[in-house]
Amino acid sequence: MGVNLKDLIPEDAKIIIENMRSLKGKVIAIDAYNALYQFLAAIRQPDGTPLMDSQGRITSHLSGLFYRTINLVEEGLKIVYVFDGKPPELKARELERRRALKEESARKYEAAVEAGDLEAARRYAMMASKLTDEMVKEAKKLLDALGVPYVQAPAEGEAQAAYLVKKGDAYASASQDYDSLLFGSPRLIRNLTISGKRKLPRREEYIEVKPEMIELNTLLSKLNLTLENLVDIGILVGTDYNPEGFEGIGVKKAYQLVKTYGSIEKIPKALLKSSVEVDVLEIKKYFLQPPVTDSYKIEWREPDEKLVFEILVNEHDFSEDRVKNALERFTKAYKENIKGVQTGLGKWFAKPS
DNA sequence: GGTCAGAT
DNA sequence: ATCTGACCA
Repeated sequence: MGVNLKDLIPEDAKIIIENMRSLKGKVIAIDAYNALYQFLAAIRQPDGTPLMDSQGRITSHLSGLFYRTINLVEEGLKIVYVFDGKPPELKARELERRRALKEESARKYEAAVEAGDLEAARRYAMMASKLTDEMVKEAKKLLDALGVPYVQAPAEGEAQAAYLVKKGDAYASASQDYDSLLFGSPRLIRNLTISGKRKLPRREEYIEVKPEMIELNTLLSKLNLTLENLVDIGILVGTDYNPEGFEGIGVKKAYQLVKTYGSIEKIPKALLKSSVEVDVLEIKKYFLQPPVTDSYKIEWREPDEKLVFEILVNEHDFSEDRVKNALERFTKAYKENIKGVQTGLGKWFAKPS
C-alpha cells in the first residue's frame, strides 16, 4: 500500500514527462515488487483469470516485465530493478493486514464467480493477487537472460532505490508508491509506462496517464518542510509501519500539526489517538536511516536471446513470433541506447559474440 | 499492462 | 495517424 501522500503533493511540484526522450540515457531504479505486483494484478482476462502457461503457472508478471522493460529500453532508459529483501519486523502488522485483505478478496471473488458478476470477479481477483517467491525468482531469471541488472535490497526495495539515487548511481526511483520520497530519494517517477491509457476503477472511462516526476527538494521547498517533517506527516497519516495512522488525521491536519509543533514528538499526546501502540521514533528512524547495501553492481549486458526464448517460449508457452519480434527490438535498442554509450573500459574489452 | 489488427 | 477492442499465456 505505502504511504498516501497523494493529496499533499502540489500540482506544481510534479513534472509531467510529456516525452520519454527527456529521460534518455538516465538510469532509473524501478521498484520491482511494485511493478511485478501491478502486472500480476492487472494482466487478466475480463473474469479475473491471469495469463497462465500449459502447466497452470501464472505468467502475467513475466509478460508485463518483458514488454515494459523492452519499451523503456527502446526509449533509451537504463533500467535497473530493485528487489525487496527481508521485510522489517515493523512491517508485520501491515503484512498481516494485506494477508487478511487478500483472504477476504479471495472469498468475494468466489462469490462473484458464483453470481456470474464478471466485473466484481475481476476486481476481487486483482485484490487477491499474491506475488509468490517463485514469481520473483522467475522474474530475476528473465532479467538475467535479458542482461538487465537488478539490485537485491537487504530490506525495503524503496529504501535501496532511494539510496541508489542519493549516491548518484541512478537518476530517479520509479514506483507508484511515495515511500521512496520518505526514504530520501531525490527524484521519484510515477506512472512510468509508454502506453498511457488507464481504466478508471468502477467506471467505463479511460484517462490518459502520463509519467510524472517529483523532485524531493522542490516538494520540500514548495511545502516549506524538511525531509524529517515530511516523514512525520507520513507517520501521522499512516505508513506500512503504522497502517492505521492516527485517528482523524489526514494530510491536511498532519501538515498543520507538523507546522504548528515543529515535529511529531512535540505534538501533544492528547491530539494523537491511535487504536494501537505506535513507536513513532522507531518508524522515523527507519525512514531516515533504513538498512541499505553498497554491494551491488549495475551493468547491462547483451541479451541472451536463446535463453530468453527458452524461458518464455519453451517453459511458459509465450508466442514464438511475439517474443522473437520483441527481442529483435530489444537487442537493437540495447545496442543503440546502452552498449553504444556505456562508459568505462567494458566496451573495449567486450567479448565478440 | 501490452500487442496486434482492423476500423475510422 | 489514431483509436478500439480482442487477445495474450
